[in-house]
Amino acid sequence: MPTSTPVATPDTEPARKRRKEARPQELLDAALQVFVEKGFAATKMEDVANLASVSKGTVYLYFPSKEELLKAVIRHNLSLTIAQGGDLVAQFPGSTHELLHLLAMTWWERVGETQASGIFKLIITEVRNFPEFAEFYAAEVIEPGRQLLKALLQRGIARGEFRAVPLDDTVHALIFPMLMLCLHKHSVGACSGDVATQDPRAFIHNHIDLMLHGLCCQPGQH
Amino acid sequence: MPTSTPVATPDTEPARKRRKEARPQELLDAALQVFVEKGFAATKMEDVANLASVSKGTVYLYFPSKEELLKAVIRHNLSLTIAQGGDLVAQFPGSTHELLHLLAMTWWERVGETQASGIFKLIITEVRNFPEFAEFYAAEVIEPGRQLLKALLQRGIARGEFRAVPLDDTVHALIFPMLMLCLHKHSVGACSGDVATQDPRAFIHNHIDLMLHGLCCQPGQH
Amino acid sequence: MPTSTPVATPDTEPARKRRKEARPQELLDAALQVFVEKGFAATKMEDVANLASVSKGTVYLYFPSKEELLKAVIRHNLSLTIAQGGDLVAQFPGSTHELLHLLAMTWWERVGETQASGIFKLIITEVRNFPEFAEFYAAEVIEPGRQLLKALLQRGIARGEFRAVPLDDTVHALIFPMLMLCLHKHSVGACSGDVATQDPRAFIHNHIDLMLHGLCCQPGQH
Amino acid sequence: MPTSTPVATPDTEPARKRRKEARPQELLDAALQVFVEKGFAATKMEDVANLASVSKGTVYLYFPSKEELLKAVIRHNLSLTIAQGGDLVAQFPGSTHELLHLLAMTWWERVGETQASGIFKLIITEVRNFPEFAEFYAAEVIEPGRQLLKALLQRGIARGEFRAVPLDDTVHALIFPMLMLCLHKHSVGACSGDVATQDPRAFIHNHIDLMLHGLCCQPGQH
DNA sequence: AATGAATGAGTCTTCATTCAT
DNA sequence: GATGAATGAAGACTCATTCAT
Repeated sequence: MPTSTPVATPDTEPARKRRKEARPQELLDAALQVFVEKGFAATKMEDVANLASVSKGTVYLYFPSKEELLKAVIRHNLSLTIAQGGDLVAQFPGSTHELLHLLAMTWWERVGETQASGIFKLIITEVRNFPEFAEFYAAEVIEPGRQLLKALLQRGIARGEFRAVPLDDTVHALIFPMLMLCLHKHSVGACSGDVATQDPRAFIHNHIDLMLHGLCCQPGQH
Repeated sequence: MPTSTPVATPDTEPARKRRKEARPQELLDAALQVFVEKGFAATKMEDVANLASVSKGTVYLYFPSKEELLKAVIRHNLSLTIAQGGDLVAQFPGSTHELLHLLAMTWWERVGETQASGIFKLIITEVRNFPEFAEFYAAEVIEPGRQLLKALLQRGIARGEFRAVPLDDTVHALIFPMLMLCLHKHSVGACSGDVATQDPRAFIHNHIDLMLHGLCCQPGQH
Repeated sequence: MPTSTPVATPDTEPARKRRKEARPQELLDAALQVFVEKGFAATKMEDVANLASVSKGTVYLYFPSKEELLKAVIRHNLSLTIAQGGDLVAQFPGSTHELLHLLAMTWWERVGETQASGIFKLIITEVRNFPEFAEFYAAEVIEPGRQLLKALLQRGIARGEFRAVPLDDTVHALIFPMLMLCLHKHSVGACSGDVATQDPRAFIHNHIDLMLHGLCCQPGQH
Repeated sequence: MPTSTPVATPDTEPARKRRKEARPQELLDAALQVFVEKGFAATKMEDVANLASVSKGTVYLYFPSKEELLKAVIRHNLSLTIAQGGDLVAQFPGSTHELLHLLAMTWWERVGETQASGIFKLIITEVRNFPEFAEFYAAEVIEPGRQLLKALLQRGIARGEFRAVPLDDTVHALIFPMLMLCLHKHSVGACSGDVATQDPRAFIHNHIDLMLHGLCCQPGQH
């Protein structure tokens, strides 16, 4: 039923088989949701199993332990993110101004608005208990992301669009508010009526705009 | 008060007594540290007890449960934060430009550089398991902080120093990178060699500077 | 039977069929090996299945449970042992001296040197969890074996070859070292470099020799 | 109540404390019994706890895992055995003949007739699952025991009491029947009415006697 | 007030067994 | 008959909490 088979075979492939192939994905999705909602420690394997509509034991057919399940969840969702990151940039024709807006908005759509946004909370919460992750995350996510934005800033500076700002710090100043939006969404934002912002897309647009033009009135500043 | 003062004070009251009065504070400090380091679930009451150099049972003389201990830790540290918030502003004579820099730097010194910076990680991580806090935190910390910065922005706009930017979103764009700095410090930053920034004060200065002047080359500026 | 014979035999019956008939035997062999190696509890049905190159489910087509599999393994291997026991004795022409040596060596070749030697460890280990076997084993193995050796001793005494030693205890003194050799082989001997003896056949020869002539220097002997 | 305190203090030492000191021993005794009875795998920590009249968790206050509990049980009971082994020999004045009888009987009294006799079954059963034990057991028990008996045989040979038999094999021929007696006692012997021997001490006496004098009629053998 | 031995509820994890294919 | 995905009962182990001292 999932992928429609061409024509001839009227769905003869065993349902069991199709299930087996879909299971890891189903389990990872369920796990992401429960992990993000409750945190690693408070997540019971049975919770994940139930959400994926399988029994406790079945989870262990695909992931050897709760820890490995978490790792898989993070790896799975991060790999996507990274891949998507590189896609967009590189051959953008227009102004760096436009590129920055586009990049931010795309990131928000593909990460911030999906369940993947919960990963950051997980990372914040669990890195210290999974030291191997610190390394992994630093190498696979932080560093590539940083390089991406540095390249973008350098492009702007080279083209005379941007001031010669300190690269690393500016990269963080750019990305941090967007990460906080994700964190807020899965913590305070999920509980109290408090919303960090009425309209995240508008927030991001404004953030990028501020980063580009600043608060000060243009003429005769300072 | 902890280290015994030389002679003057008629320090006849038994060390035990002084100890007893200091206990709750000592326990809260120890708990903050362990909670921040390991997360709520991974924190053993014994860890806290050991760090405070008391026995497991003693913790229960002061806090009825692990949950209450966490609540006390958060409440205790939040009160500090709140108190510190209001102090500085209101009657600042100089430019809003200067005020913003001063405010940011002061906050960093009093929060970011102290153990209190760990409280944000705790909140992010645990609000969903202690929903009562969401409300409390929103009302006691987020809202006052937001008002403070909004007032500051309005001051700048009124004085013709700032553009008429959207207030709420700009407030968040201002504060979020600084919160992320705190979170980073207690998560990724505590594990991998990765540092968000070489020099947090410089980062903050740069961040505020960016918020004020933006990335774009503005003819005649600077 | 497993490897297909060339041409002659009208081997039209499907390989499947031949397989099917060999299965129980193959499974019992695999099970004996794994049970002896790991013990009953540590043996996974999957291990047995894998060793017999079938799937987990297949084992259950032949044996209804792990317990029944163990019972079958013991029963199967015991029957062999018993049958082999009676064969040799009865009409031996020579001296009881020679007969004892011959009997011991034959037993070692047919039991000690084969997989059957592992059955003793299984019995020792598991009888208390399968009490029904105690009876079975006592009646079918211990008692016949005991009778055999008692008859042998009586033959020796009657012929004036042996002293009038206590029959039962001597029977045990004769057989116990050989059983220990089997047990050792499948326990300590299988792990550490420790070997009970460099040369089991020489050990047995020496053991029988000791049983016949003793340690003491007997003037005029040998 | 256990050790009577001298005079003055009328049992003021806290019962709790005394308990703590007695616990490991109590637990080891309980564990030995249950392990021997059911085997390692079939033993539940709760069984051990119940037999020692404590809760599940208490066992873990003293032994970090079931495996370590087994190791401790074996180590504890073996150390005694070894120590006792060395005690007896060395300065025996009489004939090697007498010494051998005495040694065998003492061993039987101190090991064979106590719960410690169950250890051998445990070892046989579990060495392959605890490879580290093979080494330990070989070094701490097998080797010292072997040396002890070799020394005894050499003494007999040197004094002209014994024939020049092969040492290693003879050592095993001496000890194996006694080990089998222990194994039998805790396996078949504990289930069926079957007894290896009516009177173990008589069996051992006979065994040693056979080892010394053999089956053959003294004069004009072969 | 302080201690730390003891408890036992709660989870992860394993694996014998089942059954749809 | 054969398969192997799925199940869920069972047991090791942890740790918040209690309470006798």
